[in-house]
Amino acid sequence: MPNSAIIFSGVRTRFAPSPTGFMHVGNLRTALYEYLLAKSMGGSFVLRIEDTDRERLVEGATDTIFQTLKCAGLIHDEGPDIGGPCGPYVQSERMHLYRPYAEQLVREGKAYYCFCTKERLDQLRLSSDNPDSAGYDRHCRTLSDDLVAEQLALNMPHVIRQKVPLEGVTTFFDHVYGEISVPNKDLEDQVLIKADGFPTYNFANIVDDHLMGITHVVRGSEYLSSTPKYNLLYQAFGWNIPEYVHLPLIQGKNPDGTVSKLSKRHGATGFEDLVAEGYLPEAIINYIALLGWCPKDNTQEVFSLEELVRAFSIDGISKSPATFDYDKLDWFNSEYIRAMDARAFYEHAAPYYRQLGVDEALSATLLEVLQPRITKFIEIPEKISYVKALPEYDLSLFEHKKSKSTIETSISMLGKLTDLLSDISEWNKDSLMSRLTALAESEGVKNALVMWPLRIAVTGTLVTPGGAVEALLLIGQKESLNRIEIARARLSIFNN
RNA sequence: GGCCCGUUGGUCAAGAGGUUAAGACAUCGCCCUUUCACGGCGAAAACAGGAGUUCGAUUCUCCUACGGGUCACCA
Repeated sequence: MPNSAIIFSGVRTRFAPSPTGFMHVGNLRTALYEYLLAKSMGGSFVLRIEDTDRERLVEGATDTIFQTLKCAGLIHDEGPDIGGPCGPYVQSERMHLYRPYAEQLVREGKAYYCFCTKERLDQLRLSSDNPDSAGYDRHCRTLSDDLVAEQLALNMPHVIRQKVPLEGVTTFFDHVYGEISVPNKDLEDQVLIKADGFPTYNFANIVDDHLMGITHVVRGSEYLSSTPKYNLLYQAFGWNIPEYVHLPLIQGKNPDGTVSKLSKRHGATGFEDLVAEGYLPEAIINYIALLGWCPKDNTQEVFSLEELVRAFSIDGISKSPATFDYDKLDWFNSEYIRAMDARAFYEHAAPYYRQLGVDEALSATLLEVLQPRITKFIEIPEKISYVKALPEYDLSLFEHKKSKSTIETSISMLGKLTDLLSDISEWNKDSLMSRLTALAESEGVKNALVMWPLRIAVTGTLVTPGGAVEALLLIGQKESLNRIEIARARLSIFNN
């Protein structure tokens, strides 16, 4: 018999993903809460890979799990890559452990061998009154010992099933949902060991949680309905039942206004996809932390991971499902961007404008103009594309009600600006600003009447980050004058 | 369909028998202003419905409706 569980002190949580693809934000949030729960109570966070489904294995998926956790800052204390006292931490490497436990249950009459074929089971489902609700009919539950021995001796393919009590009620306590009771007659004799010899998730899960000393099982609420079966298993072994913390689902908003479980059609739902779309890992973590959990002092919204650890408590977790809101994520992302110091912002932003071929010397202006205005860094190229090339634009852009700018005033102002700007020797913010405001003053008009046509002529863009002065700075004197000439030439059709 | 869970503004949510039912995002308006954004101020917007219990229910109980989850040799 394998060793029994090592005795640990303190809280131990585990993140147990299966390597079947990318990291869904729902899974990430589960990992986050497991991390927060453990760390907030000075405990350990364990990573375990559940790869018992050989058919759904995806190459590289385990690396994605490692990278995502690292990138999100959820550092585990034990896991496949760093080891620990309960290794190995990959279920396929613990294969030898599970069957003896299952056989122990068989010997004790709490589980049994089942030789039913896939075909029989399919047939069972089809012939049932209600194909959707048919469970296993417990055909092999009462096979004689002799018959079982005979089948086994013949090497007949088989599984091991849990023998669920036919009567009674199983009750468990969940820290989020409270006490939940289910009649045992509604529980199926689930498979523990599959025909390929691998344990099912249902079985490996409880064996490993026990052996690894997991004190708090945190998982999505979709496991709520199978929890009674797990408890029956713990009881069958005489093991302690862990604390349960089931999490509300994360839903997505459908185009028709309804909601359903968050999936690809709602937009990016993988951590990597969100990062690729321009969301900062810290912002994603901050946002999903608040999806289904609320701090005691709920005046604060922006939390670092350390702050989350300090603020976290189980009773702040809500029962009702939350809808993923990209607008709110956007807001968090901009908050994180605005809070960056100059160096960090530069490091994130520079690659985007360099890729546009914009001169490094313009960084100062660019940074100042961009930081308060972007929600994601990937927006940078489209926001400043006018710097590299004057876009085609409609002359109607020169008309702007709020600035009182019209075609006529534009023609007039641009004429004056040509002279004024050719004349400037120091092409910097202060001198440009003072010369332009001086012009407005001498003309007896508002600054906007000068700035509007200038900005349009120089950028050809209705909305730009920063104003006319910044645009002039970014484009340079020569090209600015060139663009003003282009505008004047085009506007000349309105003369006469 | 059986079983389980849920339901406070468009979204995230606080509130746990007596409150003008917080706050944030989004929306709209105003201010600031060189367009936009930032910032400031403000507006609109909610206890799913019905029975109880109670002097009083958003808060407790039950029912209904709606939403979700689950019923695999997937996790």
